Amino acid sequence: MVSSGKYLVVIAGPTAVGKTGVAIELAKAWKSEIISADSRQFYHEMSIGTAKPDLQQLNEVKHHFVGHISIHDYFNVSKFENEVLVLLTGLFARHNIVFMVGGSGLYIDAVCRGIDDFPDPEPELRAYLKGVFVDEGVAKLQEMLSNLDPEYYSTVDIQNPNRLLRALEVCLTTGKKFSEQRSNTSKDRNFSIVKIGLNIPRPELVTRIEARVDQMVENGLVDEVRSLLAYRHLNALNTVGYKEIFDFLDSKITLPQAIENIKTSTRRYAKRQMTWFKRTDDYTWFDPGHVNEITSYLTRICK
RNA sequence: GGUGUCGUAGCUCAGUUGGUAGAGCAACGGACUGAAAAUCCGUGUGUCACUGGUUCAAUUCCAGUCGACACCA
Repeated sequence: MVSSGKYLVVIAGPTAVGKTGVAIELAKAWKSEIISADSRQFYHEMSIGTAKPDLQQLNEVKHHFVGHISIHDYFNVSKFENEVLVLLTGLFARHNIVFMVGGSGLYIDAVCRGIDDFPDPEPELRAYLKGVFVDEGVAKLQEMLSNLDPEYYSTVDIQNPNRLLRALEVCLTTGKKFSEQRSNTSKDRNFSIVKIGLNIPRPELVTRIEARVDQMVENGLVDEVRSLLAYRHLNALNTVGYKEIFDFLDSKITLPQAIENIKTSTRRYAKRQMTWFKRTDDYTWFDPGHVNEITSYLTRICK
C-alpha cells in the first residue's frame, strides 16, 4: 500500500445491518462520494428487492454502480475491478477519501487486492460445459479437470460445479492450467485502504432482516418481481427476494410462505457474508449505530 | 360421549420383528479468483407426550391420562 494521502474506505457487513445509512453520513461529513459494491444493486430493474438507497439518499450523496447496468447486460467481478479503478482515478483528483460500501466480498476484494488477469468467459464454451454437466453430471467435470489441471483439482471443492466449470473454462481458453495462472498475490494500488466492518448481535440482525423484508413487500416487491417474470432465467434474477416471489407467482407457495422463505434466505446470505468478512482480520468492526466512533477512527487513521 | 388414527430434533416426517433413534428443511460452522444475494462442503442439537405395568432391557408391547385429527352419536 502506498502512502499517497488518498484513502479508499471500505464499509462492509451483512445485509440489513445498516451500511447504506452509515455510508451516507460519512460521505456527507467528508463531502465525498460512494461506490456501491453490491452485486445486485448494479441492475436498474431491481430496486425494491435489493434495498437500494432511495431517491432522497441518492440525491444527498453521489452514488456510483447503483443501477448503472441492466439485467440484460453481462457483468462480472473483473469488469467491476477495472471500472472502479478508472472511476477512482477521477474521484481521487477531487477527494482524499472515497467510500466503497457493499456486501459482496468478492467484489470488494477485487478492488482492494485485485484478481488475476484471466480471459472473460466465452458464452459458447460456458454453454457447452454446462451441457456436459447437465448430461453427464459433476463426475464428468471432475474427470475433465483432473486431466487438465490435477493441481487445482486436488485443492478445489470438487462437488461444486460452478467452480469446476470456471477452472475448465480457463484451462480450455488459455491452453494452460488454471492453477499455473493464479498469482496469489495482491496487486499494488496507488491509494490506501481502510476497511470498516459493521455488525450487530445476530438476534438483532435477524429482527432487522425480518422487518426489512416485510417493508419490501409493503413497498411493492411482488409487483417489481412480477414485472421481471419473463427474465427469470437471467443470472441477475437468481437472487434472494426474487426467486421466492417467483415461486409464489407460480402458485407453488403462498405469499406468506414466500415471505418467510425470503427471510430465511436472507439470514443465510448474511451468514455467508460474515464468513467471508471474518476470514481475514483486516476489518475493524463497529456498531452501525455508533457513527461518531467510526468518524473519529477515520479522522485518526486517514492523514 | 363412543370408535379409530396419531403424538419421535426448531419444522415436516421415517424408524426400531423390544437392546435409548435418522432423513429433508431450519440452525450452527466453513470454503470461495469473471455466475458471488451465486455455488458448494461439514456438524444431530432428542426425557421418542405423560404415568404406571410386563421384561434382564420399553421410544417400541399393555393399561390409563392428556393433547390433535377423523368418523359416529
